[in-house]
Amino acid sequence: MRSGWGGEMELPTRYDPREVEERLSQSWDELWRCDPHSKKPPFSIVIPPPNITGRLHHGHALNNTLQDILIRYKRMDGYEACWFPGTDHAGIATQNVVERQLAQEGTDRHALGRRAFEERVWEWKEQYGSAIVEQLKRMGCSCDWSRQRFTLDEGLSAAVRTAFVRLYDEGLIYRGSYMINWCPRCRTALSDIEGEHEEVAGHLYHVRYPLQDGGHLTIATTRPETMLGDTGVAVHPGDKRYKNLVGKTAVLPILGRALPIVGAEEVDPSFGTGVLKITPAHDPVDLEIGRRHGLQSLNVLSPDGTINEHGGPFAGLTREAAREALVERLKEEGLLEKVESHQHGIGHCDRCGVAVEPLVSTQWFVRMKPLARPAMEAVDEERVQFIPPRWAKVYTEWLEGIRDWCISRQLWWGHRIPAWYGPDDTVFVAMDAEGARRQAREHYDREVVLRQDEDVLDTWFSSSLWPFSIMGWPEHTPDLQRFYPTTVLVTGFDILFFWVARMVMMGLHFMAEVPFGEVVVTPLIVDEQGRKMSKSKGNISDPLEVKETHGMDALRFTLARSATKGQALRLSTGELDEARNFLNKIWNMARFVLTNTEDADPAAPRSELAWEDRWIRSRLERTVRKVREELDRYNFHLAADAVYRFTWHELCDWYVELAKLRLYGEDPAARATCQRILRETLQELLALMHPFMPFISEEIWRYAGRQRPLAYDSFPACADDRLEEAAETRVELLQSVIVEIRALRAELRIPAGAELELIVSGPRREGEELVKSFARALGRLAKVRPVRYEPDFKPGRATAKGVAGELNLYLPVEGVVDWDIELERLRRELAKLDEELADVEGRLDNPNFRQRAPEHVVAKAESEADELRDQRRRLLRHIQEDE
RNA sequence: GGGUGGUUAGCUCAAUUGGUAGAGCGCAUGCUUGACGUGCAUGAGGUCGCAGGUUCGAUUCCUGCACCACCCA
Repeated sequence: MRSGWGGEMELPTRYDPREVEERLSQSWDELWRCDPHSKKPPFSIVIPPPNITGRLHHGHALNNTLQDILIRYKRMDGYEACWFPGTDHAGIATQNVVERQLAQEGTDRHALGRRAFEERVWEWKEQYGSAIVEQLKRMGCSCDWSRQRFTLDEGLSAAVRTAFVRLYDEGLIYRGSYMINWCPRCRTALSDIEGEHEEVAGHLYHVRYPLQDGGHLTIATTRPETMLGDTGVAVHPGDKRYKNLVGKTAVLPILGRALPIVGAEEVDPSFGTGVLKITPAHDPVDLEIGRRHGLQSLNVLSPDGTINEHGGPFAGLTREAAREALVERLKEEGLLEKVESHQHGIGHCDRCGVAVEPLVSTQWFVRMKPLARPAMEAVDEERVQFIPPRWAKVYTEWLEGIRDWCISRQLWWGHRIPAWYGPDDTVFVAMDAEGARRQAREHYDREVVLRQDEDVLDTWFSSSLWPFSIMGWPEHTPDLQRFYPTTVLVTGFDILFFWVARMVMMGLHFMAEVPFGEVVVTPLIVDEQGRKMSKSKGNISDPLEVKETHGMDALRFTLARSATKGQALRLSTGELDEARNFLNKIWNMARFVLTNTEDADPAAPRSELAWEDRWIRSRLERTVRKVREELDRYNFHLAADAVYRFTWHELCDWYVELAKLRLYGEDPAARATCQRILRETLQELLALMHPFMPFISEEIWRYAGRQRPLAYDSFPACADDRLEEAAETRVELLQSVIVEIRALRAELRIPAGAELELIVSGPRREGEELVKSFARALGRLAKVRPVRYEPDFKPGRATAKGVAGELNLYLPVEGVVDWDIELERLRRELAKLDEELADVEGRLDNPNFRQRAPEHVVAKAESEADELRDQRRRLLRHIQEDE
């Protein structure tokens, strides 16, 4: 084998991504290992850990495609580019999945016991939990899989315990009784951002509360069942209607509890009747009012959402049944005045969709204010930058109003809270039981039995440590030293609060450094009707289906090309088809280049570069610059588009067509030159497109006989000497001549195959050069031959006339043409020119424009006008000659 | 109620510093052009949501309004 270029392999005429992607992705897993001791500059990304119960959806596909583009780009560009992968244990979601399984087997976790249940979940995780990782690999994600982590790994669990203990010791974690969101289905507390607010059509019940001194008050409520926990009544202190009642006492219907009437600013006199029942245990506003007035807080709900012993006759009923029964009872007693329809917002559990109940409960919290301040400063000072920057505002506003974070969950699957209680409920927080025992011994001065807190931590607590826990923190590892802080985070705005903000806080707190310098916020993928994809709507489309029909490269390219800075990204089959066609185009272009350069001899004598060679090199250079520039700014869509346009509309449409002249010609030296340029251009283009479309580019690379993976090759560098304005101008003129002739032929219905003579007039330099350099090209691409320059050519009537740049084009046509059609075409063109000219001249005639517009703008307008006038003059002459 | 994003060709979407709008699909017409019909060539198609304002000039900046989507309360 000589150069190895081309080899003996035959390429099929159509690109079949399925086999290629399957084969290549399987061989890639080991390739991306990084070295923290490398001399290369570091570039690092941590993956937003997908949830082990998840299956790949388009959101993952988008955000991992973008990460992979960046990682591959930087790796090729000489960085030690490390992409840290892993998954998250998804406390509630995973527990739910396994509990559903148990239910099917007719058992539940309580029957199993905690230890056995945990084992069961681990089994499930081993069996199904890596599905999403496999899918990421099939997508071509070039993560360093040797560094893959899981939030419940030993190492990360140690990180979680360490963080908890430190925050506790610093007074930033506390245990207390506060309002939380309770999911009665998941039977656990949630944080305040885990409820999805939804407008629900409900009712406003007007209920009479008798007064101790006689008479009654009417109170409107949307949740009558919470009455059972009422411990007071409030009115606005300025409300004339009720002012005199403050200090008096109302009586709770049915239960007969005495309810002090208090004044509170929070009451909205215009809502309902202007009287608010106070249920401190089940409403945050009520809790606040209740605390101020020393009202009792009475929780009436059991963990499963049924009414507890405080509910008197309603104890044991579900909250829905209790509402019905209670309303019925009120009706019977004549205390229900009326029921109105009413829209109100209700929180629903993120994970299961059930309406959450606000209630007071003893939980663990993180004190957020002190952590939030530095996190806001980091963004203000641009140590963390959002792309697009508007997200900084959303982030900052959330942090400004931040509330403490409820981190305990009443689940069995997760990081068990490292807190132990003594016989008198004294808390000992330690890394392990032994540590807690030591503390207890000291505290009690004797040996006591400790019990560990039953609860686990919010999964997001472990996720907030991800950027450094994944690198081995709290150990001082080489990875941390080298790769922290990470360069950029790519994620969706839906987890800005859940995850991004918390990572910044924890990163600053534990590492004294932001976890990432930039946050690329991706749009949300919506369906073809523009609706958010959700499980309940059932409108989720599957990237793996797309993989089957169009291939992963096509999906990746489509996503990259659509990743603009809006909030939504609509994925349409049309765009996927376009991408698939593009892949096929690339494939065939490569096929053409490879088969036509098989016999290339690197040692063969070569002729000088032709203008088109210089042109394509110059265009490639511009494309390389564009791609680099746009990728550096995270403008993925502009980078992808540049690759597309160059490949299809410059290389394929023009260069390859022009190349055929020399490839099929008689001059071996010219042929060798052309082969060299084709090869070089293809190679460089493959490298340029590789981050976007790793599979097809790598596959062609292999066909080209290259052994070392393209992924390890260099990303195209900028080379000033390749930029040649002169070559670009010349080829552009050639293009416009060809386009004009083709248009003439099409309009005049000259048979495509008919060869015509072309006479060119106009400026001598351009005219002669065109004929000298491109006569053969014109013959091939415009079917004109011979071509001659004749400055004083006087066309006869039977001549098609066209204009390209400063040149006049004449095609003598005998007989076949209907000259009325031609005349009409010329007139249409004239009218178009007149319009454009009127526009420019209008501007130029305005003295204000000449005075105030910048010089270069005026100059540009003037030269435009000149050119238009020139074209118009020539066109007019053509028309006159025809008439 | 507060905020963010969107409204551009029949459809899906572009256009960084205000200079007069582009692509793909679709449509129409013609092509066995020695890589590709998932292709090639040619063409038609836009009051840049509405109303004001700033400017010599506004799709681009400002104000208001309408409609759609999302976030927060």
